[in-house]
Amino acid sequence: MASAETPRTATLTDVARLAGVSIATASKAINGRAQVRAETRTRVLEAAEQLSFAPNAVARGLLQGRTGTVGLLTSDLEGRFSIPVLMGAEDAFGAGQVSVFLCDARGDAIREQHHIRALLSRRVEGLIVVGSRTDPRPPLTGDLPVPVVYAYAPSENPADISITADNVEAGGLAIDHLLACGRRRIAHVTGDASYAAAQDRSRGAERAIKEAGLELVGGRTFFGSWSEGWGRGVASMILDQYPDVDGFFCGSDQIARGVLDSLRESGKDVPRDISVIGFDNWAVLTTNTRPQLTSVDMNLEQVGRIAARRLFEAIEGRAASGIEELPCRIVTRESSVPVP
Amino acid sequence: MASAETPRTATLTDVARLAGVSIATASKAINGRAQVRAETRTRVLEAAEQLSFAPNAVARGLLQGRTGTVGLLTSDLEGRFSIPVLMGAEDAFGAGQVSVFLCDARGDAIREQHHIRALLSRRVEGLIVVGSRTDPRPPLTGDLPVPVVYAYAPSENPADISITADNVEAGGLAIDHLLACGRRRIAHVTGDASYAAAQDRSRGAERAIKEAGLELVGGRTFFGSWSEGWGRGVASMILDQYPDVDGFFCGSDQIARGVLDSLRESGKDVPRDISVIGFDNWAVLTTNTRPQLTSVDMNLEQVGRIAARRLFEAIEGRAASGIEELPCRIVTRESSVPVP
DNA sequence: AAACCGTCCGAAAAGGCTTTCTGTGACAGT
DNA sequence: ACTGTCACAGAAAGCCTTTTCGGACGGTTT
Repeated sequence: MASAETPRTATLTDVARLAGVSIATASKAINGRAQVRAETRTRVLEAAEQLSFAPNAVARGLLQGRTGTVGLLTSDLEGRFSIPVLMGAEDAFGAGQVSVFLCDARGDAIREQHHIRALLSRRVEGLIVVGSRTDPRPPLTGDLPVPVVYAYAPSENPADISITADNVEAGGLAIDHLLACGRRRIAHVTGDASYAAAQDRSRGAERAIKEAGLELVGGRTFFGSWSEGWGRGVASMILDQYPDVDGFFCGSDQIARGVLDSLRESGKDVPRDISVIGFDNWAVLTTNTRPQLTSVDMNLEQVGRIAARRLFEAIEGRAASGIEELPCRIVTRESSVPVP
Repeated sequence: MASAETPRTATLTDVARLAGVSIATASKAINGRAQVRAETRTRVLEAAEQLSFAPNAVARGLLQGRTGTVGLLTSDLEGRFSIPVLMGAEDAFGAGQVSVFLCDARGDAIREQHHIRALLSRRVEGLIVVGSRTDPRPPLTGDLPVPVVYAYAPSENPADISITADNVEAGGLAIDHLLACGRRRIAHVTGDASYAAAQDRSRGAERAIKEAGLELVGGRTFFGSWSEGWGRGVASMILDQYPDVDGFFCGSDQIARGVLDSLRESGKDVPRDISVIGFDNWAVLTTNTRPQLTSVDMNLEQVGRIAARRLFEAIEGRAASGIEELPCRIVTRESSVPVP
């Protein structure tokens, strides 16, 4: 404890003194400004190295009015959708000189307000708001002095910048994939009808099947809950009522897992008799089912990265507003391999 | 675009001018200092409100030398272990006036170094390093000017502050639970033997079973991989070789799910014939198995919260170093209900 | 009337850095 | 010898806030 006096972090003044120059020169030397003789520059850099000098970003931020920080506001950290988005954003920022303040509002508007106030007082240069559902959310209140980008959950205000996954198109992709596998009697089983994600995917599926001159088994989408149990139950019911079903498009991997279990127990062979495709491409589910599960991936990291990029552009004044819907992709596994 | 001139965020000077006082008085009024007349104070506060003034935390930080920020360094954001820890920490900080910089090093030491440098230049007051495995990790290099707390993955240096879950004790808890369910022929099936978590839990399990005057089925722990497939395979093997097995302690919920599937297919009744307990208490797995899965919960959010608290203490100079192992708890579900 | 007190307010410094502007000395050109 | 140019270094202002210290002012006490 009683070691030397506090090793206070070195300041530019210390470096300048050690190098025998003024702080102005030291600053210029360190930041690669032109008006410094090479010999002087190396002397300064050596001094900085010796003192393990790290420029005080706080002071610099104060001076330049640019802090190089942004706020990442999530409503549920545990949500498996917000994490990849957050990763993508962190990734995009991490490369540059931007640091990210993480705030979890826990789905509470008061808390969110509190965090925003704190972030603004820290002079973040922008905000990314990450939601956990694709349902549009109310925009942040009060006109903020910094740009805001909404990721995954778009803003209700179409004038805001929002980045999300194209669930309608994804529904079509899934159906097209099953059609490509030679399936004609396809059922669509999904989760809670109150979710925009469920509605959008259903809409896309309906459109795609109609374009193929077919219709969904049962003539409709089976809405239920996002659980394995629902998948099991509805699958056995459908198998019972429509024995000629040969394809399942499931609104989530959890549902798909339930469907797969049910099919196995009914003696159906996937993918020989029936093809199954899930949604979310959640590794713990897709790679542990028998057979492994084909699934739609929403490219959420990409959503995060694009959101970060759009935020940059907005900070620099090149703002393009509106909802941007990014394409999803299908990750093919055994559950939908075409069997001759 | 061509709206009014930039609505530059108001500064204290603006507030003071609007209220007709000096900036010193304005500052005192806003911060609740004593030497301001009540009438003056309200005048200032009204001005601040009108301009929606938010004190510049950057300037304040520069002046006071305390930024009110900490760095949260994680090695894998997607890891399901680091997220809850991170949540707990964010939670503990969020309550106060501390903001959190999130950095993901992607398991790369160079990147980690880069982030640390950036964080230090932003003058964070402390760091929490969150790992994704319980194996001790090399401590951060270079003696940092701020305190560091390691969460989940402890530091190799016992002089550092580390918070993690007590996996040895947890192994004992799991065995004790199965014993309490009346089981005597218990098998321990776990993941990769190179993981400290696997070794620790195994050690605790061996000790507990020995204290009960029994031994594990097969006389040893079955190490393998953290997958359902391994669980399925090893379970059927054990059932074959040791038909009297009546309890499974699984090193992860994934393994447990495989074990459960295998037992069902072998016609065994869980929990009547055999009790099963998993590890991690991962909702997607525990609540979707048939029957639902009893599991050990590592209280990771608590780990995060304690880590945050310890960091605070260290920042304030009250540092208690060493590895702190927090207790786990058992969450009982149907898979281990004692059946008379 | 002088000394004193309490209350309230403002001037100014400080914190670390960047940037602009000014200054200095060396050198070439006239 | 004088002016102009160039390369380099330093002084100082400014960013926004907090805090200390002193000043102004009205009123009370000796």
